[in-house]
Amino acid sequence: MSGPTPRSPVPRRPRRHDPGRRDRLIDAALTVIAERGVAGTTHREIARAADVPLGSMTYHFASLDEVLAEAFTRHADSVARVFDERLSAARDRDAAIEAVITLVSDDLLGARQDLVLSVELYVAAARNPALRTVTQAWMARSRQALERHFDATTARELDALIEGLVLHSALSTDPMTPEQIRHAICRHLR
Amino acid sequence: MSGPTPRSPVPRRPRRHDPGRRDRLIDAALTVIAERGVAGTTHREIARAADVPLGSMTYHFASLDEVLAEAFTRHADSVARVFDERLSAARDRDAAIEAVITLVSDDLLGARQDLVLSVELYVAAARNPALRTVTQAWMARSRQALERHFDATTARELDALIEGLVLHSALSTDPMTPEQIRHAICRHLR
DNA sequence: ACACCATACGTACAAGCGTACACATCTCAT
DNA sequence: ATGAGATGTGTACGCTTGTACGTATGGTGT
Repeated sequence: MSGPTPRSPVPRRPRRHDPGRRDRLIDAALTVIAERGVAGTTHREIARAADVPLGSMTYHFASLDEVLAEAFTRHADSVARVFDERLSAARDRDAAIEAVITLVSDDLLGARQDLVLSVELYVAAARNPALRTVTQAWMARSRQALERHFDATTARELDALIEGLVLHSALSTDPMTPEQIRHAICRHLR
Repeated sequence: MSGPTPRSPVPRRPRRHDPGRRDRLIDAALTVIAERGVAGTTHREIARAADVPLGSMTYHFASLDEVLAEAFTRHADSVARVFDERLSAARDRDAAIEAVITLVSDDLLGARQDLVLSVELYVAAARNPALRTVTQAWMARSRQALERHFDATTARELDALIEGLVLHSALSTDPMTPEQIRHAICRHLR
């Protein structure tokens, strides 16, 4: 019997009021970037990941570039914050060295998603001026954190070494072990 | 009558027989990747850069992925060859160190295009298995070249350091000077 | 209670994409 | 010289994309 349909036959999207949706969209964007790369990141893909309609994207963001910029800013901030915390907690140079080793071994190499995000940001920044600003602010901040314990030259070299170790490990078939990371860093600072 | 048109009224593309076109297309692809990034690399863009009709792309390559793979293979080969040459010419460890410094300062940081291409390859490889093979072969080859003069551990660390220095310099507002490069490398090998 | 308006939604559209394919033209073994 | 096969060309098609926009809805100040 074609009785009265007590529930709508096609389950219409129920949620209307959704404060903080913009934030969720930025998070969803980061997920999509990590999974599909910047090239595979589209309005539709982000909307799907956040389970919101397509129209919601154009309401909250003026363009796709704006989404990317906000997403990468959030990513850079969160990585930089960990950097700051770990290093400002170190009381002396030796503790700082340990902090750096932990940082690379656990925080950077451990979080596969963050790692991919960083490399994606690097190349996106090469083409997009807005993102280059984000990258440079991030680099400046991490270098500054290192300069709490090391002189400027050492800080810069260490920053580059870390970058190389992380990237190298990320793409290699056999990632470097924590012991190898420790060896490389201690050798440079010795 | 519509008299005999001695020359085609619209200046048709004149060149037909063009051996080696495939090679030129791969070179054009590298140019486009360097200028617009992998994301901005399309059949049409490559064809335009090489000044050939669109149809030529599908004749010479089965897919766009095939073009990318061939292009990156060529790029990796040419960089690796320079690596090999420079290092095999070095007679002792000191000469090898000088070779590495020259390599980074001049060959890698000097050629802005190659540098961008390398980073593009890194992220493309993160997503495309065929390209990951290319990257890994390249890394293995450069590490092997370093192992002519340094032990395995040092070679790997040096490889990572180089990667970091290059990437860091590429994205920074103030690129590292040759003296700074020399300092960083010598410090690690000291 | 009620009107306002920020927010949410669905859909449409032009542009650009990869690819396919029929047809034109050239080279070369015979 | 000539036919066959390799190579080159132009165009069309189906699809996805970013973005725009008219309409619906519900929280909030009054």
